[in-house]
Amino acid sequence: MSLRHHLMDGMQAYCMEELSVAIEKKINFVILGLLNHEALTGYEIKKRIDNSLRFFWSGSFGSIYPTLDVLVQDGCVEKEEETSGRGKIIYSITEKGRVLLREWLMKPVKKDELRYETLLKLFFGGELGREGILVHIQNFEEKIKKELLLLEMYVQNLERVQNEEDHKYYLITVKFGVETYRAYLRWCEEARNILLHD
Amino acid sequence: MSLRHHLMDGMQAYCMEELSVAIEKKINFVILGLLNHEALTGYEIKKRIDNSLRFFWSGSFGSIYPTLDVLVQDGCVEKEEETSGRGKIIYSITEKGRVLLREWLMKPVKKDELRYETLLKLFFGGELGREGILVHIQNFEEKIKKELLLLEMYVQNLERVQNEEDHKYYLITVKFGVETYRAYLRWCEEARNILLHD
DNA sequence: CGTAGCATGTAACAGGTTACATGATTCT
DNA sequence: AGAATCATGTAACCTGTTACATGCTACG
Repeated sequence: MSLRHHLMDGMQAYCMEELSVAIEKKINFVILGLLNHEALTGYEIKKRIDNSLRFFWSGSFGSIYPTLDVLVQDGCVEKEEETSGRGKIIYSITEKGRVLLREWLMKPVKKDELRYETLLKLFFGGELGREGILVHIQNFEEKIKKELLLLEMYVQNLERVQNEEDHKYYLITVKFGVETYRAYLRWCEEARNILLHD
Repeated sequence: MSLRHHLMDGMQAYCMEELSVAIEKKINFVILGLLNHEALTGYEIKKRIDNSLRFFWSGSFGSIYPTLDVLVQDGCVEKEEETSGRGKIIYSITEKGRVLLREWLMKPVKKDELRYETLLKLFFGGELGREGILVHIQNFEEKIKKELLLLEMYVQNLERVQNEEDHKYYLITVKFGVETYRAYLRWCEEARNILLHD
């Protein structure tokens, strides 16, 4: 298994232990990364993903809850069941989990992937014709404009509240979104020009 | 099954037939789209994906060959086995396939997805520290610079050879890549500034 | 008092990829 | 002759998502 192999070349402190955490599953590190900042319930993890990571990552309950179980089994995460109230389960990261997270962070990035159905449809646009393609561009533009507003709000918040330790890291990822979305909007204009005139 | 349902609201000409083509599998339409332009072998389809679509899509032999079989069974694609030579199998689109492709092209886009491991690592950068993060940005920058060179070559070729029917559609997708990659490079500078000064 | 949101979980499926096996042909 | 590329295919795996089931709690 590649699990062991990966552990060998980094995790000295724990390299003899068995881990059922599949090292390649990014959802592991998404969870560890979020818990590294603060203790959270599974539900809250989902919300963090949908809010803070939405621009470049996604994740569903169907992967979050089972992964939390595995992480607990491996001692990377601890659970604390609330006795009072609704009995929600609050997860927090352990030292072992932090080591695993750090190991992953140090490794080179394996894959950055963009899968835009919109571009696929545009590429095959000859069969659809100009009008249809313009509609796709329109829809794309509207979606991006909405998202861009959100991102610009995030930037404003981050530039006001600079007390956070991780402030700069959040800021650069949000700025990435802002820059690329602005480029998308410029491209929408350009694409329309190419299709209409020229 | 959602197959039938989807067929109902569009493919009048064939709506009574059974299709094993899973309507949601994008690989179906990637193949149909490519074959709509020219007859190809499975191997050549893979090459087209890796060259022309690489910026916004990917696909492996493990999905291409089985999908071709299904498309043939459903009459969306015809195969012709070369008797002489290596005996390669050349696939071409049928009228039915073209209808299916057009149907899909007309539907609104379901999902445009960006999954950048780089951004995930940057977001959790507090645990790694500035130096490590700068390395990730550096790697990202180098990869993008290489890709951008390729894309700019494509643009030049497309702007010279304007005879192609689908020329404009290819051009706008390539320009999308160029615009966003240039935005990425500007962001790399910005991100470094935020991390170093400020 | 009903409904929106909080909260946890699972089974079935989807939509691929990876790694391997096999062999022909072209290039040097 | 050997390597690179052309060419086809498959079985096992991976990494999720979707859809459902369940129930609590805060709010108007």
